[in-house]
Amino acid sequence: MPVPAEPQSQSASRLRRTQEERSTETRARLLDATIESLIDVGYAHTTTTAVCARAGLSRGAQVHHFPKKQDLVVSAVAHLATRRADELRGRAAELPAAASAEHRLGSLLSLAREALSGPLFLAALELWVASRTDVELHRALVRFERAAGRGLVDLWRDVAGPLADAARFDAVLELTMHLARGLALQQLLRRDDTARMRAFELWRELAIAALLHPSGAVPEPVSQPPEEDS
Amino acid sequence: MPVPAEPQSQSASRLRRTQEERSTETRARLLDATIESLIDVGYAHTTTTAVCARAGLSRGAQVHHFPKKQDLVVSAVAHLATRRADELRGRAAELPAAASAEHRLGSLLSLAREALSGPLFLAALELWVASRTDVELHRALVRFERAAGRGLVDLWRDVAGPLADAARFDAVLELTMHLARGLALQQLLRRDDTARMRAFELWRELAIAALLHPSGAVPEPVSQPPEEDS
DNA sequence: TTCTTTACATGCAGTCTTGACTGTTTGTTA
DNA sequence: TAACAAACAGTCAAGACTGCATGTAAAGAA
Repeated sequence: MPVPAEPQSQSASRLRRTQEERSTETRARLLDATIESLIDVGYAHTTTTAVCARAGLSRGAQVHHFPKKQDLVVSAVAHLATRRADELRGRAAELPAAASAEHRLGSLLSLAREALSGPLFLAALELWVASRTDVELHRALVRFERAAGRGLVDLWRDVAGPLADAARFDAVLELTMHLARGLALQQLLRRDDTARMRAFELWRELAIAALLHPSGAVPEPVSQPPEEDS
Repeated sequence: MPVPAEPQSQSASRLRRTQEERSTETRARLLDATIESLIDVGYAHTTTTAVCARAGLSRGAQVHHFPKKQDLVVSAVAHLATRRADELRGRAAELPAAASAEHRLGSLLSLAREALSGPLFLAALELWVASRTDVELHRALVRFERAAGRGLVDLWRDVAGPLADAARFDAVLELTMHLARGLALQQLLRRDDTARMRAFELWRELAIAALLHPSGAVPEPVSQPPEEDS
């Protein structure tokens, strides 16, 4: 039998890890490398070979855990959702206990904006665009993005506390998220942030005014006849 | 004399086209096919072979006019900018002469939103994302996108007429464009437009209020101390 | 220990895409 | 009509990426 030596009981067994430990760590390294690759070179240039090299593993390890490239990418979607949620929670925890309602709302708005910027947004953007021509990836993204959206709303309501009872609170938050995505998208072409930050400051003014002084100028809360299709 | 028929003045032969005519038509077909391909299958799956097939031409024709794939794509950027501008001007021309300032502003806001939606936006989005890892493409995009942005602002001011004198007019327009991009981006994951349209209706209310009744609640026009980095 | 399973490594074949090369048709000029 | 240039067509080789198949080490069970 070609079984030369049994190294069953490793004397200097500091390297000894359980299978599950090895497995989870390898998977995490592969998924992190995948996201990193998405950020660095984009979805199109994210090859399994390059991901393995980035993770410091062989292609065999990748094939073992994620037989098809799809498996790797779809799993990376879930991983990415987790990391984005973690980052968001971390930032939310750092929020200072602001004094005025205005200030607190402003911080919350900025929080929503930050949650949709940064490298992790770029990774998600790559996946969104790629999912346009990949139904399986699209399915995975919709599933996790929906959960992430709900998480963001819940977290926001949590931090907002009684402020969340303001009329049109949800609607303003939704607008803020859409706006944040648009701002982040513009980042692709213009790295300079100053103009965008100024624009967002204006939005903070308008949004806070709309939330705290709803008697401003708009009588109807939400519904109205959509007389024009546009 | 050995000059039988001077093709200089083409009498009836419609098949007989000058070199320039053939050339420009072929180039246009290739560029249109490229954009169509960007919309249909995305940048990653846009191969020169597929573009040729789509245009009903051979690979030789493509190679002749655009030796490298980069040449084809970069030229498509300019072509796309032209087509987007044309579409925008067309829609602007259809705008009815609205009675009230509110209504007119609302139409203009919707116009800005529409200008950043639709298939041509998808093509541009594919290029933006791709340009993240392609400096030459990025350069071309920045050049044309800047021109397109200015064109959009000018057109909007044109249509707006005296309304353009309102305080924060430009800032609100800029916010609207950012928001429109964010809305269009969300389209990738959720096809259903109703929620987004409702959100945009709210924005129209807020924006019109901010433009026509600037005494709402915000004292400062633009500048203010950026006490928080966010 | 012995056996089995899981984790990982390496090499290879098939497919796809690009860029280059050669050949043919159409238009222009002399 | 002849000569030339531009437009267009078809083929091919090199490189890259994926998926698979085979081989080895580590961990757990009997």
